[in-house]
Amino acid sequence: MQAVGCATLIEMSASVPAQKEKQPTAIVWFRKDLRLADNPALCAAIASGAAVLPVYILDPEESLHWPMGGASLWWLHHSLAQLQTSLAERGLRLVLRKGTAKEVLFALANEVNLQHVFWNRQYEPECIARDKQIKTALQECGIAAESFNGSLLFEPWEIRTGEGNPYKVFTPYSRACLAAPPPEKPQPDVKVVPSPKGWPQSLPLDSLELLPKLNWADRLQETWMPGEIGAWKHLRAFRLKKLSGYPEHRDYPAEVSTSRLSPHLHFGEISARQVWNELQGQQDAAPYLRQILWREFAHHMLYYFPTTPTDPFRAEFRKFPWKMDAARLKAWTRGETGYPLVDAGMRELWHTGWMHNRVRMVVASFLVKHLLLPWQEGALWFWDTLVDADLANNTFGWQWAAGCGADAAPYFRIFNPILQSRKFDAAGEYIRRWVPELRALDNNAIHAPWLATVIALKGAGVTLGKHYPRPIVDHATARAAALAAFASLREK
DNA sequence: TTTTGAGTTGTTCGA
DNA sequence: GTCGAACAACTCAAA
Repeated sequence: MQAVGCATLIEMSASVPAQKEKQPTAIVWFRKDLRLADNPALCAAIASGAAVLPVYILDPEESLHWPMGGASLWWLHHSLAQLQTSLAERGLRLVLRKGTAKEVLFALANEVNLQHVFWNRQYEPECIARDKQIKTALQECGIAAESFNGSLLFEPWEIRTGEGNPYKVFTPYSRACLAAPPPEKPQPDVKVVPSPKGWPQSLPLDSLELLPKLNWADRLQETWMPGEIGAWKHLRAFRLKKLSGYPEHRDYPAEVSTSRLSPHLHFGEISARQVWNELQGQQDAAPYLRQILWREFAHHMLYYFPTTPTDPFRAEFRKFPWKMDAARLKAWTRGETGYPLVDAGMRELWHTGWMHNRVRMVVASFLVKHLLLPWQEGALWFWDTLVDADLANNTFGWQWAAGCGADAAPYFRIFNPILQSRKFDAAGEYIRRWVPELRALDNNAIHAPWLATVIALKGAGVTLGKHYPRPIVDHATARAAALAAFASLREK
């Protein structure tokens, strides 16, 4: 690795006498905040009076343990393209670079008269460590480095129990949020930004190679519109059409009744503050805003318990008798478990990079409790395939499903995939959409085709084991085994 | 320090 | 078909 730091910088500066006369410049280091409105780092850069240099760095070391999955990379490509367009409308460019963030920032410091670097914080443990190091290194070189809260309503350390400890239970956490001074109002879109006279070199977006080599992303393209504009379209449509019916409709995966803002929030194309501000005070907004607080809580947990992406929050779960089985895991990932609702969910995920929340719970419960596969395997698959893959949310969700997290599901809460299917997809609409080989089965048979009569199956053109798999586990047997496995934790 | 009430999302069984 | 209880015990948060 090339050594960079003050010595190099000073040396370079000395060899470039013109450096001092160059225009003072402030870098806005874009990360998970790919928007122009309500972007505190950008606002700070403008307020600094220096020329504003927007930079995005594709940093292979940003998350060595959690490199972005294919779906996230696809999203990132399009979100960056959108950001480039929005910046161009304001006479700005987005300088794209590849490399470790520290090296890139110091390289830029040699190309411009760098006075400030501004960014919005991330809360993944690896990012925190990296950013801290960079901040110190920059400051040692006399470059002002400042970070801001761009993605949360409340910083993880702002919400504490009466004792000053982090919360471990959601309900008191959410109460504390609602009792705290309300989040600041979002800042308006920026229209006029002082731009540099000259621009440092930028890599072309395509050269970052974020798009998949094989063209599997058509379905993503049809489903999503990455970027700030798409985010606001979703939010406005949700507010106008879905918000008031949200509590009654949110559990039905065939409907478009949830906000689908998760990937936009993850990439910071819209901020939680903006969502909060837009919906607060609306009729019946509370149940949805509560979901935003779950996101806050997941970040709170990740911040205070940084090993939870890989280790169970409840230590006793280290000895849980998981049964690793590659064939079963593969069946689950491909949506070939023989349980139509589970398979529909897994296929929705594969095709669109997203899965309805209700179904996420069902497939997660199925992986962990019916198949007894380690929750980390499920988390990894989600990480690779979700466009909203987010370390805090993903970790929290899987620990919850596995029962090893804070405030987790009790051990006996084992979703019955057939019952959930009958309850939340009674008309089989969701299943027919994603498991078309079962399309012709009637509304009763479609939830559990192995229980259908021979005649019904024949009439629908379905041969089990040929067109659609038989269930890979029997529900009652698997449930009993899961209860026994959980009981074994208590015995020792 | 001790006590108390509560804790996202469910299922099954028996009356 | 509907309804309530049982399914564990523990930890958390606050009084």
